Amino acid sequence: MLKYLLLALLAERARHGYELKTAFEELLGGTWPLNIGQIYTTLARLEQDGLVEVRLVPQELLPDRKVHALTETGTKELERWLTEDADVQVRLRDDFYLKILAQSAAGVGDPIALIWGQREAFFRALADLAGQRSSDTTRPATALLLDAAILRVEADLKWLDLAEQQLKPRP
Amino acid sequence: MLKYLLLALLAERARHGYELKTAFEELLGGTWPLNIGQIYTTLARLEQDGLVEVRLVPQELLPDRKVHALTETGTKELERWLTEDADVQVRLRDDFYLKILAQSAAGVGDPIALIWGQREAFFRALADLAGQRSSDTTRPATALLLDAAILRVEADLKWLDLAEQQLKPRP
DNA sequence: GGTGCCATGTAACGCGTTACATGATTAT
DNA sequence: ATAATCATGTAACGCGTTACATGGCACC
Repeated sequence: MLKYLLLALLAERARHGYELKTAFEELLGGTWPLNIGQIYTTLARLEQDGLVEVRLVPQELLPDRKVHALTETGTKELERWLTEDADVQVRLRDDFYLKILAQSAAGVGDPIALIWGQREAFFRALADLAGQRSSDTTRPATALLLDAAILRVEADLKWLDLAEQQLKPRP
Repeated sequence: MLKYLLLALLAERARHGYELKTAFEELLGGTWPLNIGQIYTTLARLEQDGLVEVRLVPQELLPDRKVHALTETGTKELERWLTEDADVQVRLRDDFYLKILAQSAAGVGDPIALIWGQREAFFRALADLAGQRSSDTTRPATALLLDAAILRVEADLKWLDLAEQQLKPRP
């Protein structure tokens, strides 16, 4: 997954690891907190697989930059992935879904408390997302991604209402 | 993640591996396709960590059943997880979000084609989910989970409309 | 003098995925 | 016959997470 995003960023232009990190964060709008280490390990794998080439660019005083660029096979692999149909599987592995489920299975805990905590957290998340979305430094693709995030959180909020209704003990 | 669901199922009652598998699938309503092997490895870890105890139940002809039950620490750990606030992080690591994003970064591929393929797939998924949801063998908690899945797919469909609007070349 | 940014990585771990292996019973 | 179900696992891989390590520069 990450691998393809890196390839896409390298398709834009050749970059070194650290540059990829900033570009990645900007593109993803912070929805994917990423440790820099992973970029280097992923790049190493990509180089090993021949999808990426490295050119050393010496610098004064600072360590050499390793500038990565797509190879021909790398370009093809990216293109293949981009045009291939995405596989649709609805994965609901979020903590709170599973907790509600687990509570009902185990017969332990208070779902209503969980729901309220979650609702609050979602509203905060929504505010954050909206703020970031309206910033004029976010690029269009990122704004679109943030829209997706907002729609999802709204759907999750709707679900919380439903869950509360269903799980509330009735008189 | 899986670990806690297994604990929850074991809180309901003690079970052996294979039984956990069927219970898991029933509870998750098929939204989490799971290889049986992973259950055994996870159980082994849980046993090693002292959250679960194993009792051997000999059978005639068939291999012995290893019936797993929660230990006291296991019960406590489950309870801790269940009452703890779920961490809210909106993760959008679905293939199609990332593909749209990657296409825009790389300047390669046709987003509109991607969107149409995706929309079709989502409608199919929606029909599947609705069918399963209305089956009378699904238990209430599972039905609730399926509702979540449906709301999510609907949100994703909304997003596809938005994305199409945004990405369509304008005259 | 300390914090943060630039720039590079390594190591260990968790955990999901895929594939393979075994062997008996029951249903078609 | 053979496919599915019951019941157990092992092995290898991918890849995300966390933490640790190094070292100079610029800014307050």
